Amino acid sequence: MRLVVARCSVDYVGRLTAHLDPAVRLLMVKADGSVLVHADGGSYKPLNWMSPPCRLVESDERWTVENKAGERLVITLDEVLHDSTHDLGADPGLVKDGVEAHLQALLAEHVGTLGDGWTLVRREFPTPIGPVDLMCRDGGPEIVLDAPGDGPGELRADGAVVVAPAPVRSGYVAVEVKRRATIDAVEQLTRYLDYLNRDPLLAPVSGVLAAQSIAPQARTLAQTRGIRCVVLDYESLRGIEVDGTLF
Amino acid sequence: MRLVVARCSVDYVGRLTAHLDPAVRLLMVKADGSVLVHADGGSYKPLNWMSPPCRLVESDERWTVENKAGERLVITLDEVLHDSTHDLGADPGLVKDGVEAHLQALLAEHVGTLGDGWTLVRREFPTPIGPVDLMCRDGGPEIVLDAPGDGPGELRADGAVVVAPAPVRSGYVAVEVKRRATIDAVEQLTRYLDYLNRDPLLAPVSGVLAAQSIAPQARTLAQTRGIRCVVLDYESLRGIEVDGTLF
DNA sequence: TTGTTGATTTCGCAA
DNA sequence: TTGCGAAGTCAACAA
Repeated sequence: MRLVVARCSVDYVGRLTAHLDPAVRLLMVKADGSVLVHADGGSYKPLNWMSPPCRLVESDERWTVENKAGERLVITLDEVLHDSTHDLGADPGLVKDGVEAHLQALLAEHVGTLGDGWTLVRREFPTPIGPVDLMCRDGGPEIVLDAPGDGPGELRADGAVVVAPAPVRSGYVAVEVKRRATIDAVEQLTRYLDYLNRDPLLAPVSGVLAAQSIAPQARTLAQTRGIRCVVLDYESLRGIEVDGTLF
Repeated sequence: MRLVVARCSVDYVGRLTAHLDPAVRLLMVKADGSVLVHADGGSYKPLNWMSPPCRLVESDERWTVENKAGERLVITLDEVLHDSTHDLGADPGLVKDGVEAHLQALLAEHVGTLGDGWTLVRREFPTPIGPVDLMCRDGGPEIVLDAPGDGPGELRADGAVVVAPAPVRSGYVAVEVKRRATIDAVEQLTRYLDYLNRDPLLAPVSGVLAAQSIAPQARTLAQTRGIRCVVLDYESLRGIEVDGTLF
């Protein structure tokens, strides 16, 4: 890896046209020939860059980086303040935990958090328009009265009376799992539900949008379509796993 | 900006958990305290990082970078191979051209490219579910016969006969502008059309999806919904602007 | 190769 | 500040 600190101007012509007026910046040249132009602020995104595979041609005071698609990054060097090269070697790579796949796996093992008696039919339930994250069966049509003492029935721990605790038939539920649910997630789940409900062996299939956070517009759209929204707490779900206890 | 090349291991605990085994990497510390960990390959995205605002605490052989949300990046240094600091100053920033806003502005000035006699009603036409990129009126209901000589009418330059060249009422058209149109753009435009067509003062409103490139699946879905697809050429649109000539 | 989806997305704009 | 959509999105994975 080569590190150059220089006063420079930069021009990119490719998918768009972009220009940087002269200033002091860090130019990072990686082993694969890719180039990053960083300022002393902002986020991890460079001001300008060229991704590999690409080719760097270095003339007197001008670097030209070009890729196969003909996109071109031209760096004009006014003054070089630092120039050093370092041998880094290959990187063992990053090990991650806690992404959406994990969230789905955790929820799959604890579909009971979505409702009493819910069971998992399968993860990645296949359809021609894509896999449904989780296909579940709910606990069946319970009729819950507001207060006990209105008649026969089973008194639950939370004080509600369950009149029909043993349902005739439990219903299918398609669950869409997201870290952050947007309107797109509602559209996607809607397409799944449209498809699934054309199958008389499955219909009626209801929908649940389960996410760590749900955009207000997504929540609104879901409501108009009868889709239930559930906010997940990753730490709680993981806590269930660790402790082996519910709630 | 401080540049450190060092053999190090990295742990991030925050929105997820991530770990990097010991290897030689570049550590970039920006003026705002943000830290980037780069390998000698991959894309412009660092292996690991902490975005500003955050605070770097440097002890003997351990850097701890923490932000307000309690996310933490811990870098353990085994061996420092390079350490230099540079004063870059503020950056004048990037100037871009060719993004969607530009495309929309160009098309707004030349809605005639969508059809003869088309006029712009307004850009960013407001609806409760979001702004429609361009609201237009078309040239009215022309009835075009396949061949001349079938009756009275105006003979057009292209050989077609226009029976009703002066329309009684031109129709509204909602135009969705994208650089690259996907199925999402069709869904979005469909929502707008559903809403707009509930207004008797506007209905019937037709739809146009205008983009520099249109995904095949988006084109197919648009067709089934009666939405017209138009491929835009940025250079041509800009050329119109520069030259002042159509086509 | 192409398409689809997720991302510690980041970034910019507007309410 | 928050929310939402675009991005030279990038990148991983499946068809």
